[in-house]
Amino acid sequence: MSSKLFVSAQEVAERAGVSRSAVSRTFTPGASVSADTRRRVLEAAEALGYHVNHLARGLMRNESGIVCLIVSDVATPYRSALLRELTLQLQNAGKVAMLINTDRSDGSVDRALRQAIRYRADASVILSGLPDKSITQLCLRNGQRLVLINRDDDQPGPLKINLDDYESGGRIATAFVRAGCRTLAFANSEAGTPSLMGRERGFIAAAARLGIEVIVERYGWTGYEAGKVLAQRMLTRTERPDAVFCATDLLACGFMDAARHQFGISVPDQLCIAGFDDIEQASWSSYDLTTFAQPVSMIASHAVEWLSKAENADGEDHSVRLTAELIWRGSIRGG
Amino acid sequence: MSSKLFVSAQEVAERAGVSRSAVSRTFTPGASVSADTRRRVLEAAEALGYHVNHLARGLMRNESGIVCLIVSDVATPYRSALLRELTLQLQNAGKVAMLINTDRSDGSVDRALRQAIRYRADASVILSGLPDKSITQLCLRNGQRLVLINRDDDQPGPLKINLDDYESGGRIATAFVRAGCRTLAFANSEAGTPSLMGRERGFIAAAARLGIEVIVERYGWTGYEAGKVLAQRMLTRTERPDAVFCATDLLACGFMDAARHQFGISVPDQLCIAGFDDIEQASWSSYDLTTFAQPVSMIASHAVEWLSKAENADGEDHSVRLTAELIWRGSIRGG
DNA sequence: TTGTAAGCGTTATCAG
DNA sequence: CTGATAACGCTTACAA
Repeated sequence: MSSKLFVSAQEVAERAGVSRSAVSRTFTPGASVSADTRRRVLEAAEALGYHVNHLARGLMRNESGIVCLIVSDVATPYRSALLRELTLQLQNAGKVAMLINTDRSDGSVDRALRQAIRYRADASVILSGLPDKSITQLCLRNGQRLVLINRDDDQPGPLKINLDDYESGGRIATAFVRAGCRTLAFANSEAGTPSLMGRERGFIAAAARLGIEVIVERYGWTGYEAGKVLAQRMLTRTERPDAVFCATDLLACGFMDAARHQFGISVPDQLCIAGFDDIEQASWSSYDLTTFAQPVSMIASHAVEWLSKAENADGEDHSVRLTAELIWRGSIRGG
Repeated sequence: MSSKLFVSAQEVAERAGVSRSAVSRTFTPGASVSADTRRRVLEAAEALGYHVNHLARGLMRNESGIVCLIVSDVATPYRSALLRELTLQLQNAGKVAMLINTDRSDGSVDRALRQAIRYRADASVILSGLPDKSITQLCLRNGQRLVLINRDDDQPGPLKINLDDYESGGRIATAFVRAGCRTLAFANSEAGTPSLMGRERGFIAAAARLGIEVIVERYGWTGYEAGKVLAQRMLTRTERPDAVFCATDLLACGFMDAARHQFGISVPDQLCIAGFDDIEQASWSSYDLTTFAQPVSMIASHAVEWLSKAENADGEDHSVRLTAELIWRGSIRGG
């Protein structure tokens, strides 16, 4: 491995018979180099297999081109879809994504942000958890941009991208009632994140306005298995719900499977179900789930665009609110 | 953003009343610093919010700590599961993952590797596509390690991790026959990757040994929708198969959904189905799919362990062959 | 347009 | 154990 190290601008310069600055300029967009030197440099670089060292460049420019994505549950359909969109759009913007997985162990978001600082990331995008205030301040103070996706936080400085979770909850409640449902339920996990709780509160509030009290149950981690358990709990009640809004599609899939296969309930005839996220499986014909689509592509583009802006007026509050689109499928009667 | 830049070792040194080398040593595991200086340095660092600049460190040490993960179809269940495992294990090994998405546009694996070189990544792990020979050589020549997962390649140098796809195909063929199936089919995509083709060939060969000719169909991209189309094609044949091995679980889910919902076929009574990957959905009760589990965790640990080794004997051929575990579920009769 | 030289924040070497 | 000093590979005034 020691053998031959990476090719440096120096070597390229020598082979091309120019100064090292000429080489540097050749690879700096918008620098002044004569067509002739440029050609010779590129030739030499190609021959030698030279590639600009972004570590060194970042050191000088004080801008690494790195953006940290801080994520947990990467293997989850919604998260991986967002991740896909973010990496793609970052790359198109000439940046590169550093992925930090915060699964297991607590306080790991803080650790992740420390890592981001060490690599002098230009920015960090937080998809999971919430960092400590002090470390957030540290990032901002060092000129690192911060984007929070679907995490509620009152600190000024970071860009906050959120959905209209509360309103969505309301829309689905009215949809249920319009479909003739009378006993509404909300199935949630115990995660208690602002997005999940927003959906819950919006749903309950809208139902209340229609004079209906909602059965609420919360259990475990926000996944398929929890959905099954929630179904077992809710469908064995004496007053069985005829409509359930699950806080996420994964919960909804689990709920629906349990309802059908363990209770022999027919969806949507006996039970209407809705979810949130519009993960790929929601469109699979076994589920055909009515759900809210998170505008992943818009989320990503808002984030990337903001990160690419030259200046961000300090102290201002940056916050974007996007609306989730209701996707009508067959899990609610009479759609 | 210009305001106050990042804190440097210099500033920490001044505040602690020591030399900058002392600071450096404090943050270098296994360097000799007195307990007293160490304490003073750490105090100053904490107060100032100092974090070692890994860009600069990488420059000096000629070792960035960065490992590039080159992936397409990140949002796919199997890929995201592998990604999750890789990032987690890399982090445990003190490395950090740089994610490069090679969706859309061809030759993008080469571009990704160039990016890896620019950031002086210590290694690249390739999960999708196959790089050009010349660029592979460039990486290796520069001391960058390379890991190829499930891609067949004869170039010496990279670590190659593969599964026993061919044998798995054989195992499932015998399982089908043992379950009483007589008309076997193989549903594949048009991707034509070595893994997919290996499963196909192994399945066909084993069936041939049992005196059975396999119906083979290939269509589209390796996903759910292709599975549906394949089902439409195969289940409208005059001689309808009573067992189908799908090259991946996504294909299998699509196939099964089409079989049940469009053709009213009962699985496994009228049709046995098997898949490959053991994605999470395979265990969902709507599918309950018999499949082969990719040992993602072992794949990741092999990769990370090899990357962490100090020396790799040059020129030797490094290749690991893992076996996929057959997970028996309800989509094959009499399991 | 070009080259020279200074400096980015580290770590490694080498006296003390 | 500690502190100077020299790299590392690059960019960027500044001068030519």
